[in-house]
Amino acid sequence: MLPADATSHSTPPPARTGPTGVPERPGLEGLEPRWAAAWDAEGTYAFDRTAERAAVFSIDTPPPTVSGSLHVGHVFSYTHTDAVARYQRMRGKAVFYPMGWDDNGLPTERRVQNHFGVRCDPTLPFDPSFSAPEAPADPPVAVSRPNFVELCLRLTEEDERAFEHLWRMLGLSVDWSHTYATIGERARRASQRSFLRLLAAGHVEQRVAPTLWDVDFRTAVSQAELEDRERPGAYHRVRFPLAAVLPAGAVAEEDGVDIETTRPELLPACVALVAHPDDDRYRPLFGTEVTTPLFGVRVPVLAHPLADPEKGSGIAMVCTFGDTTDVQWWRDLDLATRTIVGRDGRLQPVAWGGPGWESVDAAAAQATYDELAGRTVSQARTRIVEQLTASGALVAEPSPITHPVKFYERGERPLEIVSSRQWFIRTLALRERLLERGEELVWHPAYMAHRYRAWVEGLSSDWNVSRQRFFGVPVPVWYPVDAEGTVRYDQPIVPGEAALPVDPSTDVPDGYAEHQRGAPGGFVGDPDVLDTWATSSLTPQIAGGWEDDPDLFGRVFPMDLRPQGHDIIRTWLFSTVARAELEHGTLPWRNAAISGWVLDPDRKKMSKSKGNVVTPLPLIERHGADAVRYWAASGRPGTDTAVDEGQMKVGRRLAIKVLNASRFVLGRLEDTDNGSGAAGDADDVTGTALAAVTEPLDLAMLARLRRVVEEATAAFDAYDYARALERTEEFFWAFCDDYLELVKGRAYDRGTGSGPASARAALTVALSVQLRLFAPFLPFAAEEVWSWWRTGSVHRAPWPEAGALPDAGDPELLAVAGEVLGAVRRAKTAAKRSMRAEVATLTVSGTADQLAQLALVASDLCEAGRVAHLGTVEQPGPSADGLAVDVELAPET
RNA sequence: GGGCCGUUGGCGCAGUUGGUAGCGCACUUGCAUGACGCGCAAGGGGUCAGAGGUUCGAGUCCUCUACGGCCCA
Repeated sequence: MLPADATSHSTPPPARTGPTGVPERPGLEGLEPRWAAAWDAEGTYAFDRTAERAAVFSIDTPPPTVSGSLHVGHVFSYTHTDAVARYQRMRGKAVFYPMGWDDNGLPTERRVQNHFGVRCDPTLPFDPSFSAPEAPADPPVAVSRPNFVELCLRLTEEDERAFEHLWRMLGLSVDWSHTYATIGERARRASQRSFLRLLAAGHVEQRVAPTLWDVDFRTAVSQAELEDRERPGAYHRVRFPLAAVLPAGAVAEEDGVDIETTRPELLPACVALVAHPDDDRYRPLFGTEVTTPLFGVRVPVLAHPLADPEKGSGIAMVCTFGDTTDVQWWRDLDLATRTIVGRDGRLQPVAWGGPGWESVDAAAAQATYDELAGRTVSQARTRIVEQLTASGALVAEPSPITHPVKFYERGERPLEIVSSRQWFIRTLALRERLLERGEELVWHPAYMAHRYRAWVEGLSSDWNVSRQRFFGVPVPVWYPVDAEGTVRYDQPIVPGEAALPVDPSTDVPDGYAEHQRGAPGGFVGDPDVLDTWATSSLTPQIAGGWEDDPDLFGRVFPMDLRPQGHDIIRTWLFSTVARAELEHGTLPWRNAAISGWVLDPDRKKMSKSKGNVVTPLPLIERHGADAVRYWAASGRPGTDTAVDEGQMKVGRRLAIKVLNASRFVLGRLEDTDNGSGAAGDADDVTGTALAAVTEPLDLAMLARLRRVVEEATAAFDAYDYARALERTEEFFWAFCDDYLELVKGRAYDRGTGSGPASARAALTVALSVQLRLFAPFLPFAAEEVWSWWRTGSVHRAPWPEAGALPDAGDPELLAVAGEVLGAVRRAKTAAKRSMRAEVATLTVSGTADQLAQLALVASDLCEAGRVAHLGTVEQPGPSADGLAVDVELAPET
């Protein structure tokens, strides 16, 4: 294996000066480091930043999460993008293909904590003399946020080198001078600038609101980061006594109402009961009050259409807050707030009888509650079930169920909903415009648009962008502290844009001094950071140099292409569309190419926990980059694809075949005028080569190739790289198996006749065109062959023009010749003879038209089949089986 | 519960406006040929998930069902 920095830091080889000639035994070994270094040295993939916008093709590359492990899924989707990038470059576009690293966020934070034994305390000031512990400290050392960020940067730098090495070995045609990191200075500046502008424009606001909360990470999370997991639970049937006497007969059994709940521990936080407005069982109770068992709190019985009459007893207990439906009920019905779950996931102390905690028997409530306070939610559930049972309020055995429970996607315990102060980007108000943008975007494949639409239509809350974490972009805001020491959240102090990026935990707002931090009459910094997506939703702006480099930004934005996986349509794609809409009033890009998942060889989803993650570098070492790319490029857009080493072997064979077929073709051209004499001509499909193609077989082959170029071009224009590859490959095998065999006789003839000259010219053109068609998929093999006879890189050569290839030939000739040759081969195989065995007499029966076609290729056919004598029999009409061929082999010698 | 995608030889897949089922792998048999044995040639193998409909004709269009997967509630 190569050292990690073999390509990025070793001395570059001298730039190429000219063709090197055909090697004796071509091979794939060692092509990756050699060509990666050459491309780097020659600036093959450098973005031409003088190009006008119309001549630019810009790509919003997904920044991989660098603290995650290298994953074969990366190789898969990035290869798709690279094929498109290479195609566009050959079409003459200045391709803007940057790379980003997503290092900002929780995964890195956790890794750094464990690796160095530190924990971040954002209240600490920056310590310029801090140095990380040699070995992980235990207990962890508290460090300031800037120091913590420094450690994160140090660790992610290593990860980024590993990724860069992989990308270079894979042959991604990235311009490495346009690399960014989502925690880098440019990203922080862009992220804070956008936040402040949205704040000034009223699209960002701070609210104290029910917040989805992960009790382990102790941070807010957003709707986009939720996932449902099936978990065992139980319905607990609990009886609420009526608080007032109702007319006789209008009441449930024994003057009480039974509810069913999976979260009995939230009973102390109960603020109402709700039933469906049309539910006759409960209609008489609407507007009355019941009393909570154990705690004696009087709560109203109300009607709301979201109450499901089919679920449980049809009447639900509303608590603040058990789930998102509780939040909606609380909001719609203007209910009281009784918070019992703290941010650590434990029940917090409550003073019963005080304001908001009125009870018909406060002392009893307090005694009961004191047994719950301090316990975790699940411990409290166990205890309260005992209490309810003892009191008789639990009127049935709990009935076990399995139900979906909301989790933070990275979390391990169910989410709680707590009330907290958070910053929101107001996305709900944008819904209609975001739906329009989704229609405007060109999706590949088209059906992926549904995912986006479903998500936008289902948005239920604004985007909470504040996170109570450390390794992220700080919320760029301070608050004044008044003379009484109260923090005035309603009067945020913002920095000027020239000061960005800022870190309020160490930077001081204008007009204040550091010693006033936290003091009455002074200020405090907002301790939170922005959601990772709040920064990575700006990747087009960050990569394109928004405000920092207006000239560049004007040439690349809005971008042409966003490639990404379908799993992050609701997060990354959605949020990027939202930010571009708010910031620029446009789409961030015209096209979205959505790639599928990579599944393990048994077609199961890969995940770290299953231990079935395949790492890509060994695959490249085993099969070669072109082979791995071939596998990836065979996966249709949007389609999940299993890791398939068999397919990589096929790709490897294809790459080797390209080398060998090229060696054959170029070997025929040596010492002739059509050979190395053409070197340096970037596009030989013009000029003298084509004029020499006169033989019907050669023209037939080029006519078919012309169609292949048309199809591959159309496929690439539709972002269907897989179809372009398939068409190219299909032609190539027919070219090798039939055309090369048929043309060999003339190709080996070094004479100056028109037949040999036509063969050499056709071979020259066909090789040049096919190498360029393969270049986006097999960049190493294609470049290797190109270097044998050409100056410059195939990756800068013009994409073949179908219109430049002759269409005078009859493509059927190749099929006729192939069909007869096939019959000859069948006869030889059936006789267990060598393909070199001579045919004494070959007799072909067909219509006059067919025989006329045959006559045009007869001499090539006899040469290829070693036919001594060809006879024909004319049939009056066409036969169902095509040509009838009779083969008489010469006797074995 | 709503939606999306898929179901084609043992496995993995293609099949673009409807016109006699293809490719690769694997399998069987053969071939030292002057590009390639990391090769070449030939061969066996499928009632295109099921049912109904439109049509002269359906893998392809429509409806329903089953199974698998994903997204959302």
